[in-house]
Amino acid sequence: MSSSVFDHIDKNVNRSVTFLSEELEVFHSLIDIRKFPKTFLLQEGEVCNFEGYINSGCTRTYYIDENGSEVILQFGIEDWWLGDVTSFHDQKPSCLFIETIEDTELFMFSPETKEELLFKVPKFERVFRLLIQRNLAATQNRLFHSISKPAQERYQEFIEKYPTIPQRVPQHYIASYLGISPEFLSKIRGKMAKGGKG
Amino acid sequence: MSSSVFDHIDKNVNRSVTFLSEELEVFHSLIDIRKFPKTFLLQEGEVCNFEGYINSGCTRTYYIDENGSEVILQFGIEDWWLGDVTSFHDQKPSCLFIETIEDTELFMFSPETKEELLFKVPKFERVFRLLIQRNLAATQNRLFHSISKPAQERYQEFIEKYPTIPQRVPQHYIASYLGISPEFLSKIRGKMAKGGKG
DNA sequence: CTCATTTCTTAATCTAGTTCAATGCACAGC
DNA sequence: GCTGTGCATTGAACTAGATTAAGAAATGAG
Repeated sequence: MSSSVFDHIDKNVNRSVTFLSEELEVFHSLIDIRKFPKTFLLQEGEVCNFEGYINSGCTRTYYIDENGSEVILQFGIEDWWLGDVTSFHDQKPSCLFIETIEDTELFMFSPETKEELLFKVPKFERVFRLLIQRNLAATQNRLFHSISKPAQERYQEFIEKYPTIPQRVPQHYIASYLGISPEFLSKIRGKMAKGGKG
Repeated sequence: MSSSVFDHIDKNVNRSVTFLSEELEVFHSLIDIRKFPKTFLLQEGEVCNFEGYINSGCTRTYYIDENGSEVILQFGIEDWWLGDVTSFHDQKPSCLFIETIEDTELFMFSPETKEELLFKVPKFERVFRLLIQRNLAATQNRLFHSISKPAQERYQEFIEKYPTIPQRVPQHYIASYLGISPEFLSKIRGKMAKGGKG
């Protein structure tokens, strides 16, 4: 069992389904490894032609609302999956931007290589279904919280859940993710720092 | 091609994948048709042991937050799918309530019958994946809007998108769905009625 | 080092939305 | 026919959070 570039992604997919080593070999053979500097991986209007696993780096996914301001949908860090599921599968133009915030290494699938993978190793159907399912559960959760909880609680939950992200992205990105103004987030932080977290 | 109770659900699943009539027969044979009066289909703490297609009727799915107030996650009407995907698949206790608001007829699958369906007609993998995908897209959309749009716009979009629901459920359910207080929704409606919709 | 750009903070003013309380309304039970 | 109960409306007082504008602090390029 020597270590390989695929160790992390193997562990990731093995969480839900157990694969034979020859199945993993097919998997590896179809992966397109690519490194990106700070750049756009997807822009509004383009069709998303990849689903990718973040092996290292950091990304943000956002869209621009009718007032022209950015709304951040999600961050991506190591061991997360990335892409616009809908655009990818329906091959329709996306309304999202996906941008790398750091140098980022991705393990990418195109619609074709994904199809090939599912054909050759149908067990991956389950992996991808579970990915979407977890994504759905997380999104629902965030929706409930954004409807029913005040900004300070949402911020506290955010830093508990993703403790590494605040050190890696500008604070106003987090404000956007939480759906509040950067000024207000700053106030919340000030209050928390003074009040000993309360 | 005589008409059957399954006409609507057949059309629903045929949207994304085309099935042979013998495949649909397997599908039909595994469906559990059940009628419910006003009742709970799922309560917090229970494991969700069904995924169901609403053939007729109306439901609401909600959870109760730490202040003890209900937050409505979604409504269900004819031709929609229902269930707690996460609880169903992981067989873990749900934190949701699912309640019928009207007499409701469901076409239900248990984990076992769903498994059997997927085994006998693997094409249904795709159907269910697309269902989750659409659910995810809708939830994401709602999240963006709830973050970036004022309540009045959200309400207007709601009645455009689901014109039949306001006639079927009490108004304060809609307020809860939109994440606002019932009083404020009432004010919005008052304003819209006066201002000729603006 | 210096200048420019972006990020963060602080404070004043303003607004969308909440909470509380009172009132009206409809429909069910008897 | 009343009478209770849940639902919608309305208004007054309040608050979370937005907006604007300014200054401080950090980052980065030449």
